[in-house]
Amino acid sequence: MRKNTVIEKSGVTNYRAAQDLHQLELRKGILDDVSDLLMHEGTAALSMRRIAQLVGCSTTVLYTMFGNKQGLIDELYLRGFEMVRQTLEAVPRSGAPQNYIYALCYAYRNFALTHSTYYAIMFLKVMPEYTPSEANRQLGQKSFQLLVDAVQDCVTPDSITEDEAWEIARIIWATVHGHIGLELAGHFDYPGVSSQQMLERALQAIVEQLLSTSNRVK
Amino acid sequence: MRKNTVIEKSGVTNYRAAQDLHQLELRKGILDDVSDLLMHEGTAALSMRRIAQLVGCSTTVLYTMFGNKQGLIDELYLRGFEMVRQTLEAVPRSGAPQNYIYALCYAYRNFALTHSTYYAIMFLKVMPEYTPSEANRQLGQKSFQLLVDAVQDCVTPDSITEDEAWEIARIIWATVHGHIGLELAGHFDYPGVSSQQMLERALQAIVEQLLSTSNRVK
DNA sequence: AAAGATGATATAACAGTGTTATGAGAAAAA
DNA sequence: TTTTTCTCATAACACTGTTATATCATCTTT
Repeated sequence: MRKNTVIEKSGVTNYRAAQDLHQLELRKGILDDVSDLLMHEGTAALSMRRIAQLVGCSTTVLYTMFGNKQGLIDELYLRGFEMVRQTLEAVPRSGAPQNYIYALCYAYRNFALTHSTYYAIMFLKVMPEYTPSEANRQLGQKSFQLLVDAVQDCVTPDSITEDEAWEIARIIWATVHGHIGLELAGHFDYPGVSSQQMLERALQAIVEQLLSTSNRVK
Repeated sequence: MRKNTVIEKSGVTNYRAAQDLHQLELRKGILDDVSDLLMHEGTAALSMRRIAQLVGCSTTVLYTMFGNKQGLIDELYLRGFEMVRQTLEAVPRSGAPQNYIYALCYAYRNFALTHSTYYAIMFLKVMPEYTPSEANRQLGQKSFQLLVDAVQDCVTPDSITEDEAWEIARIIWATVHGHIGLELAGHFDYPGVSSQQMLERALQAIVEQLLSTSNRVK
């Protein structure tokens, strides 16, 4: 951190600000490189020395920029949730509101399967002693706002509070997450019904039961 | 592995067998120690040197006994599933068959929460480059036979094949697993409905929809 | 029984990890 | 200019999994 100087500065071109901006760009560039490394070579490739070599600097720079490895993984954690958010946002909103929920879930599953290394950082504890901060976890949850909205669109307006919608959304999330987890762990690799089909059955059951208006107590 | 000697032996007290038995006991003792270490200090404590020091031998012994660290983790993996099996077996079979399914699931969740380090080895990738062998995964699946039986007991006899029962059991498993995963990751830590209650809602939906006879197409 | 082969095991090394102390060089302030 | 401050590469420390070496006891063979 750059210490504040006693002498006041009021020029139009703020040198410090420009330098800090450059720092931000640099930080973003480094994270892009790390992200590529993660997606192409997996979590095992994410060593501080390897990253330093990749971006062409010493490990010291990384430690001054990110504190420690956890600080760096934290950024990937947030990036992962941001990617989830964008993934969900890209899902077209068409047809019945329930179908939109299904589409969101399938998009989420697709993200998890194609970016499994990211998913592993976010939900599997691939970095043994990394635990995201409470703040970052809450930030991550926001990625599911679209799902919450979709839940609310499924019922008659204002028939449930946002907290209740969040609760249902979390149940749906947990269902998808569970299927993905067992699928990634190889427990769904057997001849017969595909993982996708099993998820469909589960989701239909959950959504039917929790969101069909006939089943809702007013 | 002990090479077979050319000379035949046919004594009553088989020396080799006794020695191998002793080896097996030793192996079991070591695994008991490792298991304790895992439960009391977590996965991070499971280093070969630490284990060697704990049992009072050199690391070489561990490598000749288990091949490598993966071989040792493999044993813990299997132990974990065996613990799951015993946990499910301890659940009293009373009341409606659906309630028995619920009880199995809650017992499973309870196992995951109380033995979270074991659960992490089995389902989270806490050991980055450890992946259980296909054989061990299939062995692990057997721990859920009781759940499959419970599913079959819920429907009219022989109305579903065992494959179909397995499919439904896996869906239930995935649901519970998903809830546990998000709960362990801290995503269910918020004021309001408890994780247990959310799981109850999800399970009721799943079981109602997939197992109620009225919904089943014959 | 003596000599040789075989097996088990402790020590120490190798290559890797996250992290940090050291020191050198550049930039800023005086 | 001199002095202070800051940046950063090098090298070290304490770990990790794994293995080559060497020692020692045991077993086999002569």
